[in-house]
Amino acid sequence: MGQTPQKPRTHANSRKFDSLEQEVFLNLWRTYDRLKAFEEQVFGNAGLSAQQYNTLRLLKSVHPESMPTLVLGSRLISRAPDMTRLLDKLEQRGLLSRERRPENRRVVEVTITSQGLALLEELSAEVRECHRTQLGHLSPESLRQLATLLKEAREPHEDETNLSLVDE
Amino acid sequence: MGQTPQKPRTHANSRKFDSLEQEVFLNLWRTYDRLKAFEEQVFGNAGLSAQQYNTLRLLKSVHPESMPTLVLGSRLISRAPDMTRLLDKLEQRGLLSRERRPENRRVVEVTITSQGLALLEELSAEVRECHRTQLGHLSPESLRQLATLLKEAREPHEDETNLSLVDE
DNA sequence: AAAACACAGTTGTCTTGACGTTTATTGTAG
DNA sequence: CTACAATAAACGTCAAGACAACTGTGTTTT
Repeated sequence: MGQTPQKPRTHANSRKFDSLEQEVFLNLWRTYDRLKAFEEQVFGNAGLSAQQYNTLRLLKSVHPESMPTLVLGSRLISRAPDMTRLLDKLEQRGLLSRERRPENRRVVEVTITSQGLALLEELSAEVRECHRTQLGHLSPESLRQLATLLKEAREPHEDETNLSLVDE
Repeated sequence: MGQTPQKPRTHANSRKFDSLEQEVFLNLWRTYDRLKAFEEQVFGNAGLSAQQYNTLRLLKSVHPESMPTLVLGSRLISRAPDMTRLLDKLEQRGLLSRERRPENRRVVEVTITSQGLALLEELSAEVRECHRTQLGHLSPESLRQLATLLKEAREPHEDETNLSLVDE
């Protein structure tokens, strides 16, 4: 494999990274890891994972309509190969309900319950505060720029069926 | 259980996000998740996790010196509360060696072996290619900007003992 | 209508991550 | 010197994530 001639690596351009792309990815990973910790604390108090919270958030966005399990899974922020068991737990707590569609019994429709909505409502202030703690120190301009760059970064790898984070 | 009337969602201003900060965080999460998939494929072929790879990468950076287990854990990109078992697996494969420091037998010093170095060497082209696939479509200017913004985003939450991603 | 195929979820299993609790070792106070 | 506290690592346990195989349901083919 031919090594594309990189810019001569000056010493200022630290020896820690093999490439600029690697530096960006590791920064992405690190930043995600740091910021995630705040969310985990908020959701942990309510006995939810971030993934569970976002499931509820998504269901709320279509309420009072329902959503098939697979669609739900594909629209989540992070991949979720384990929708069934995630939904099991939320259903056991009465936060959502599942029902097989009569005319096509393969499909399980998921709906958020009033208890689920109430939990989201209960958490909303704390969640907002959490996001402010995470990123409130950046200016709105920086935030918009960051959001834009992040979208551009993943754009070629985005599955076109997922539109949950696309601007309208 | 009466349906509590929700705020009338103006369709024009269809708010998917509760705040700009939330939008940025969800974009960060999503982008990380998408890009991570590429790394996982590369490392999966070699039977490594991303965390294991970065452990080896860090050990290489201090080679031929060694590093205590706790220091190693604190310098990893992502938090690693389970260093012992992670190192167990790498040691079993002969990629690193551990030895208790004689004058303080509580401390376990970890050193990368020649086999570990060889594995990194073997993977290096593939890893570089992986990062290019992830982010190669962005201009160097965008990449630098992104790296800078990511650093700013986590800066207030960075534990000052960890300097592994700080520019020199 | 039976067989073959595609689809939507579900279940099994293994690996990681998270988090608290021990064990071994060293340092320090009485 | 013994008792006590600290430190570094290891271990137990349980919940999540990753993958693969399986079940039940609907559609298409012949």
